[in-house]
Amino acid sequence: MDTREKILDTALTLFNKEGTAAVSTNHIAEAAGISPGNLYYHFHNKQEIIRELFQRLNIIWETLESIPQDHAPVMADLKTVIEANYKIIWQYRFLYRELVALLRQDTELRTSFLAVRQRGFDGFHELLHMFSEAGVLDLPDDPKVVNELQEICWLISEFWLTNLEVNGLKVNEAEMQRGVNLIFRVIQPYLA
Amino acid sequence: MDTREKILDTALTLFNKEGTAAVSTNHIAEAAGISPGNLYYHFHNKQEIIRELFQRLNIIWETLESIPQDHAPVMADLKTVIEANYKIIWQYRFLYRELVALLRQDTELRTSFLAVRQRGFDGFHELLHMFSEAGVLDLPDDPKVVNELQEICWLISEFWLTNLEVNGLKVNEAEMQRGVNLIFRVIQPYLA
DNA sequence: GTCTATATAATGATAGAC
DNA sequence: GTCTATCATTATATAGAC
Repeated sequence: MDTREKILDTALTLFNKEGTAAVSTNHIAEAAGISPGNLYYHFHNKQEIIRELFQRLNIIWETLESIPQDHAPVMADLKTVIEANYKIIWQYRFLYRELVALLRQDTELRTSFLAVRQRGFDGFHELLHMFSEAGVLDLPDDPKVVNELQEICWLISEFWLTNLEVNGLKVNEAEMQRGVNLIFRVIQPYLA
Repeated sequence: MDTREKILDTALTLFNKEGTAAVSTNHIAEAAGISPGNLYYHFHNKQEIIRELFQRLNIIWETLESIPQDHAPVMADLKTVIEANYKIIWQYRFLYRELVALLRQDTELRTSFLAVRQRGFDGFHELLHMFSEAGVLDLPDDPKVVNELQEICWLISEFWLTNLEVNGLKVNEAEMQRGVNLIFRVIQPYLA
């Protein structure tokens, strides 16, 4: 495998396991089976590795955005979307656990992350309105209320896994399903 | 002021501003206007400072628990409780931003934090049922559904401020109010 | 590209004087 | 209780050989 990719994969695994603060470039190099000098040949510093992992995540989100919908939306689609979201977040969980600190360290990264995130948020907004038009959802007329519901759903999707970890619960399919249920619970009163 | 307290106050300010990883014991000592050696006279290490700050927070939560209710609950009471919650969390925001990492580092701390948190969660459950008995809320019969609603409210209260910080928004009264509104939005469909 | 060796700086932590 | 001085350790980062 490409050494650069091996470093990134190893770093991701270690960051997810122990957090960015506890993992040094030496740790990453050792776990990747290369020398510290070699790591610095491929990356200028730890921050650059983190930035690259964010970039990977951004690409995943952007890929997800562009999947075309070939049928009228049904509730099962929403479930699929939410599950996919949880899985991606779980893959890059260290980023979501440490979001405030990581975004503060790196303005460039912050800008691109928030831009992609905003597009995801807007996409979710569209999805809700597609459900509304398909007669599956009966959304309130007040756009402010719809926006609030959306913010709640977004908050759950972004922090549910962190919440599980705080509780010391093992993150598995069943717990992810509970996270899906929570989001459904939010919109359940507005089902047509 | 008591040096020990001064260290804790200074550490809290710095942790909130820059995160625990970026703040060393030397930084804390310098900002507190004392020598590094003096800091180590009062605390064995940085972890002990963090643990003590958690302990302070636990005491605040426990104090909040024991406030007696002298009248039948109305919605304004819920608002008051939620606002108080946000303010406390904001005061100790570094803990909530870094919860996963901090609880993992320290088993003892983890146990006591989760115990106090669980009591808060149970207290919220009671509060909901008091609203139900007072005829303000019309909760679903299914306890699983009630539990889900509660989990959603809890998630919002614990992560709303972090979410604001991720978005780069200034945390002020107006934004906290929006966080209160979100929780009200969750239970709004169940108002009697 | 990859390694070994090493420079530099920071951090956590202690000893001993006052 | 508080300071200064100091140390061991670790982390980041670079130089130069292969």
